[in-house]
Order: sequence, then C-alpha cells, then structure tokens
Amino acid sequence: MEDKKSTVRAVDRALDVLLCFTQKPSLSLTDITMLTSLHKSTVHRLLASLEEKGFVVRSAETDKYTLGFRIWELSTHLPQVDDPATILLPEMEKLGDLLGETISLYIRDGNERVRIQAVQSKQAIRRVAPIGARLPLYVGASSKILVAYADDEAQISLLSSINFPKSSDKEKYLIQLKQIRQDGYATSIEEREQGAAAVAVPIFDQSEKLAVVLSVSGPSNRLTLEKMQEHAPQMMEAAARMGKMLR
Amino acid sequence: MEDKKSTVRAVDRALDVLLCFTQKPSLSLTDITMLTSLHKSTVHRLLASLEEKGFVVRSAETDKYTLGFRIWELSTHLPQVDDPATILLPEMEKLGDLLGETISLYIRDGNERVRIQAVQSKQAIRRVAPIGARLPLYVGASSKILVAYADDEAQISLLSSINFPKSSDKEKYLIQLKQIRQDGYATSIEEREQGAAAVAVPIFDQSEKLAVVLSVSGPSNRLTLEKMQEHAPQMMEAAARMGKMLR
DNA sequence: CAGTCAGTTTCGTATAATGAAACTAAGTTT
DNA sequence: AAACTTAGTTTCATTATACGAAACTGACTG
Repeated sequence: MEDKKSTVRAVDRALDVLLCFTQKPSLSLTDITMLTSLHKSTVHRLLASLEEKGFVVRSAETDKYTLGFRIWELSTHLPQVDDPATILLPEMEKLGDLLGETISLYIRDGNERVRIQAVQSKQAIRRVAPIGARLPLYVGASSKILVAYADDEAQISLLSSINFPKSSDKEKYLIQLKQIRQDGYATSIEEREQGAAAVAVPIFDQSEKLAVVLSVSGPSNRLTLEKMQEHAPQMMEAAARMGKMLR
Repeated sequence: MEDKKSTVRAVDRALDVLLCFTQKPSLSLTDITMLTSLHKSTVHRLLASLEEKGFVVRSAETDKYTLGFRIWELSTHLPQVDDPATILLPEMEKLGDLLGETISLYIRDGNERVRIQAVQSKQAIRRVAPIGARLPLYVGASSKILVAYADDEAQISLLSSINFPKSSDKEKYLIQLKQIRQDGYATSIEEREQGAAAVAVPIFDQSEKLAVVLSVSGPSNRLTLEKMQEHAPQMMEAAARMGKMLR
C-alpha cells in the first residue's frame, strides 16, 4: 500500500464523522456508525472528543448529535475570499502538478470568454495561457462548456450570435452541446489552435449555477484522446471539490 | 489524574489546531506549534490530515495555512435554530447537572423580565421556575443584570420606571449596578422571594450586545454566599460559551 | 417479563501515534 | 561563497494509545 501523505488515522476518522452531518443535520451514534462503517465504540470515543470541544452537541432528550457552535465560530474566521481566481488557485496548482499540463479558469463576458486564472505547465513544450486573454465563444472545449451550461436565455442569445456557415452546422453543434451535458465535460483537439488540445469541465457554485470553467490544455501530441479521457474524471472530481469553495 | 470522558488524544489535538485559527486567520506550521505547544512533527501530521479533508488549505506560495472550504460546507449544515431558548437548552442542562440547581434564562420585555427557558433542579427541595413567568425588573439577580447591561437609553427609561422609596435608594442602586458591571455577575439573597437566592450573568451575542440573562437559583440555605461565589465563575464561563452559539 | 435495540464501559492487544533527530531547502550573515 | 539560521519534511524506534470484541446497562416493545 502507498500512503500519499502521512496522516493521523484517528483524526481522519473524526473528520469523516463531522462530514456525515452534511448528509443529515441530526444523527444518532448508530447512524454515524453506519455512515462511516466504524465500530460503535470508536465512534462513541470520537464523538466524545468532538463534543467536549463543541464541534458537535448532543441533544439531551433525543441523544442525537448535531453540529456544534464551534463550527459556527470557525466559519466566522474563514478568510473572506471573494473571487474564484484567488480562492481556486491552490487547487489549480495541485491539479497542474498532477496532470503536468497547463490549467486555466474561464468566465464568460458577453460573447467572449476571459481567462481569469492559469497555472502554467512546467514542461518544456507547453501551452502558454496568459491571464486576461479574451477568446471567442464558438470553439474550444471551455467555450463549449460555457455555452452548454449557460442559463436558457443566455444560451439563446449566444447561439444567435454565432455565425454558422451552414444551418446543418448549428444542428451538429446543438447535438454536441447535449452530449457535453450528458458527459459532464468537453474536449477539443486542434479546434481553435493548431497543435493544441483541451479538456474542460464546469464548476458550479453552492447554488448549482455555473460559476466558472476549468480546463487543462496542452500540445495535442501529448494530450492525446486517450489521455484526455483519462483526465476527464480527474477534472470533474477536482471541479466538484472546487465548487464547494465558492460561496 | 481523572479523565472526565474517554476521548481520543490525537483528535483533541487536531481540534485544538483548528481552534488556533480563531486567533489569527493565517498560520504557519511553527505558529501552530507554538500556540498548541505540540511538537512540530506532530502538528505537521495533524495538518496533513486536516488538509487532505479540506479543513485547512495551505497557500502554495507562503506555505501558510488557513481554514478550508470544509468549514464553510459544514457551517451551511448547522441546524438553523434562531431562538436562544432552544439553542441554549442543552448547555443549560449540562450546567444544571453541574451545579445541581435550577437554571433559568430571562429576557427583558418592557419593564418586566420574562423567563423564556428553564431546567429544573432534580433535588427534592428546589426553586421551581415556570417558563413564561413575568417578573418585576427591580429586584432579583437577573433583573439587576438586565438593567446593568441595558443600553443607555433603555437604562434611563427603566430607572425612571422604578419607584424608589427614598432618593438615597436610587443612589445605592446605581452603585450596585456599577459593581455588577465590574464583577460580571449579580447575586441576590431573599431579595424577591423568601428563602431564595440566585446568581445571574449576562450572555452577549456575537455583536457583544446583551442577548439574554442566565441564572442559577435555589433555596438560600443551600445556595449560600460561599456557594454563589464558587458558582459565579462557572456561570460566566458557561455564559461566554453560550454567547458564541447566538448568531 | 422476555426480547430487542441503542448507548456505554471495560480490557487485553497490536497498532499507530509519537517525538527525537536527521535531513532538505531557503534565506541571511559573514 | 562558505557558514549559519530558520522552517518544513521525513525517518525510525519505542511505547503509549487507539482499537474493537464483548460484556453491561437501561429503555422500549410485543
């Protein structure tokens, strides 16, 4: 077995116990025992620690546990970061290390997309992604995500702004968007730029609205179709995690 | 040594690490090492666990830690209780067990005080405190707290509503209020009721405003002056804790 | 009153958390 | 540029300590 980082098991378990409360606000000891598949005496002890410090409270009547005031207290001390570009940077860096390619973050601004954050690949041959760059919304994996997950009225206006050569092109494009929504990610190979490929996924905020688009991009001979399919689930997983960071 | 509850040491320590962030939003490993007086390798491992689960994040540049999105996520799952009577009940029950006397919670309503919550002592001889009871604001430990910590204009109106027999009485009363603000608690012996004594302390909400008054009361032969002085710091400690629970 | 179920406590054992110390990597001073 | 700091990371031997099986309690149920 290989442990990525040397952590403390008892603490890992205690934190898992806390996270159970994201599923249900009020839990009995046995509820938690089942959710964590730990033994009840273990859970009992972990809860004793959590309760003593006020991270959970036990209702005197029902014996059920809920999150305690310490969570509230800590949440008031959260660094108040507002913009995704700042808050998501650490995660993007991690992702960049993991995938070894350039990671970008896009938002839509009118009929363009804007790169609001990027971490560059460390490889010699790499896709350089300047922050602040404005790109068209028609082509590229990130663009397709921005269109596919735009809310209804925005989508209609975007589609009308795109100049399709043939009407059959629009048809194909719509089918592509539908597929993307099914898959949860979009890819592009040499679509916008010679020799470049990318995978893009949506990041939703707490209210399930599209907040920003995350993409990994690199030279298409390195970022092959195969590699992209490998990266897609990793991207979606990262996006889910990052979404939780947006208020 | 006697362990009150059997807890898990590693977890206790990890929670202490989290609580460090209430003092300063951004902390280095050594900062935490000093604040907790744990060894750095221990802190390092605890942070690894906390980071993996997203309870803290490490800024890639500065290497400093801040609270992570998991705290935010959990805080959104806090049971949204609004009224102090509900939210403070569990703590009042604990306090009642500890002190063995009746615990009450009061708010001011106009020129009266109202008991909005109570847990009854389990002893045979006890002070019975019906919820909803309305009592005068002049006498009793809780009343004095309500007056002493009322905001300026409310205090003036309250003082004018009290019918002091002699003007020297008002003088004395004001001195008493000043003393109470210095001590942080008020006591009363047979003041309002024959044979009854009480200690009362203010509970302040997050914005440092008087939210509610907490009192312990019982027969004056059991709740002696000595006992009351013993209970006062316990009450103030409990009140501080309870205040953090009020949004 | 037997029977189930949830929570609590005990206890022997093996594991896993610990802290000293060594190591790395920056940053500072000489 | 060598010699020191200073902060973070990793290793490792030791033992404390977290673990889970099982027994216990006590409340609720049929």
